[in-house]
Amino acid sequence: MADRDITTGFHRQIPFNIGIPMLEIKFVRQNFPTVEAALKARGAAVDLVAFTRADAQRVDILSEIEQLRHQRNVVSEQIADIKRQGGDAGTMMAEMRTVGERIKGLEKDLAEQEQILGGLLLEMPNLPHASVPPGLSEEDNPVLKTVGQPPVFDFTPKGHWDIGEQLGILDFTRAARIAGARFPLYLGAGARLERALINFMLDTHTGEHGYTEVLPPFLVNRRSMTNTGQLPKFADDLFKLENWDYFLIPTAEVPVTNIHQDEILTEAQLPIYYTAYTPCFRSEAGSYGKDTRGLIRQHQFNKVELVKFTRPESSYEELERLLDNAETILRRLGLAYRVVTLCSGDLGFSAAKTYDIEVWMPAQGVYREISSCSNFESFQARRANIRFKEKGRKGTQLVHTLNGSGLAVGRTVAALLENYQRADGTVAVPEALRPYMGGKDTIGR
RNA sequence: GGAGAGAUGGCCGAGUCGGCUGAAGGCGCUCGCCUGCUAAGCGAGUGUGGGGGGAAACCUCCACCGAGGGUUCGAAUCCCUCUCUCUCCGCCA
Repeated sequence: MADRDITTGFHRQIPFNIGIPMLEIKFVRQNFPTVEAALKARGAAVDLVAFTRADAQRVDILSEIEQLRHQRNVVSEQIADIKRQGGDAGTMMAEMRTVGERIKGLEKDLAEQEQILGGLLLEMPNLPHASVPPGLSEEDNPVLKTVGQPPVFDFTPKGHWDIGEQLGILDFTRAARIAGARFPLYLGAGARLERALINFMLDTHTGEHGYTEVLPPFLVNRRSMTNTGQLPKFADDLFKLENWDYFLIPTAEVPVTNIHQDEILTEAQLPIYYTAYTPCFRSEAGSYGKDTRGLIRQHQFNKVELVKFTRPESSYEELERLLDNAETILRRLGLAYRVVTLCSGDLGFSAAKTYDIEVWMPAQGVYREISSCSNFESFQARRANIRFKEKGRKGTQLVHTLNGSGLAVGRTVAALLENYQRADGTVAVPEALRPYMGGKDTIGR
């Protein structure tokens, strides 16, 4: 396979520079009060004093370096002239030698300040959009709308884990033997159902919603994880390969958003819509004892993701549309759901605004998250360096990135099993899915 | 795994013994001209980031020729390390 350094046991450490997030520095410097207030609203502790100090020092050092470099450039030119005419430039060369050393020293100082700044900036969460409701936790997320009627049963509805195991289409015991807790094993009609849903979702998004299907790598490097915001702060939530600087993707958002890393798009290309099916891998660190049964919280699950790259002015409009694209799947499957707006305190690190779609789960009698649709505005684009150029306008602008699950497939299976269960233990297949299930209208024994 | 070749601007492609090369030339693109349409033709312009000046057009400085480091007064050009790409052989889904 790949190169391997036996001495360190280290496979291909992929070097990368996240670069000096200049835009980020400028943005924070210029919007200091806003940033300060927004971070407080989020409950994020960021050392803005250290930021200001490092920023000021950086600017000082940089201007001195540039001055010296200019001097060196000019004098070097003169030396060239003198030498061409056969003269002696010994003194000038000696002089420039010390200038060169001084520059080298300053460059070291500069790198130090930039390291400090970079570290702080990478740990700074996105600022919530003005429309985000204030709040501290999940409890404070307002319900935006409720769609569909939860089904009424004339028997006590069972949990999807019981239904699935009784039908022989889910087997958590064997999955645990193969891998461990929180891994799924689908069998027969269960495996078929999972695949049917993936195809149904992809077909709907590509055929009706204008998305381009992509199938990205399931392992990504550190830079990609950093760009979308999983790193550096949330390394504990990720699975990382031993001896390789690769991570298993926790969502297709990571590889798909990074498709255009370091690119300058043209305005004509925007908006770009991608949809991707991928498995997702999450360590679920710190969730011991939560959702231990069933498909709700797994180390590995499938998801169909929606990702958009848009112009800044239209990103919120696009968010509404993306949300509707995800909702469409639930409506077609005839599942009851509601949409909540995440409050400032519950917002993810990279998001400026997020809607969660929650599907009705009869066994527990609660709505459970099945999709999360977010606008990241320019946050990820800044880190990933994704810009676009507008005709007749100088320079470049950052795109806005958005994404949402459309939907989490494992949770959709769970919802279908519970919502369409019958007293005899069989499960009805919703109309929309039948073509993908070989015409089957029932999952039975 | 073995052997070799390469990485330059939106693309193709040149860079001499290290010195006005941010980078020839071509293509593309933009604006203007011309032609009763189209094609062709002519002229000008056309990288990114950052700093300074200016109302603006624009001017000016610094950096960037895969990445990082080194040599030097001076590096796209020399040296080292890494990454990636391509070709051939082997192996493999």
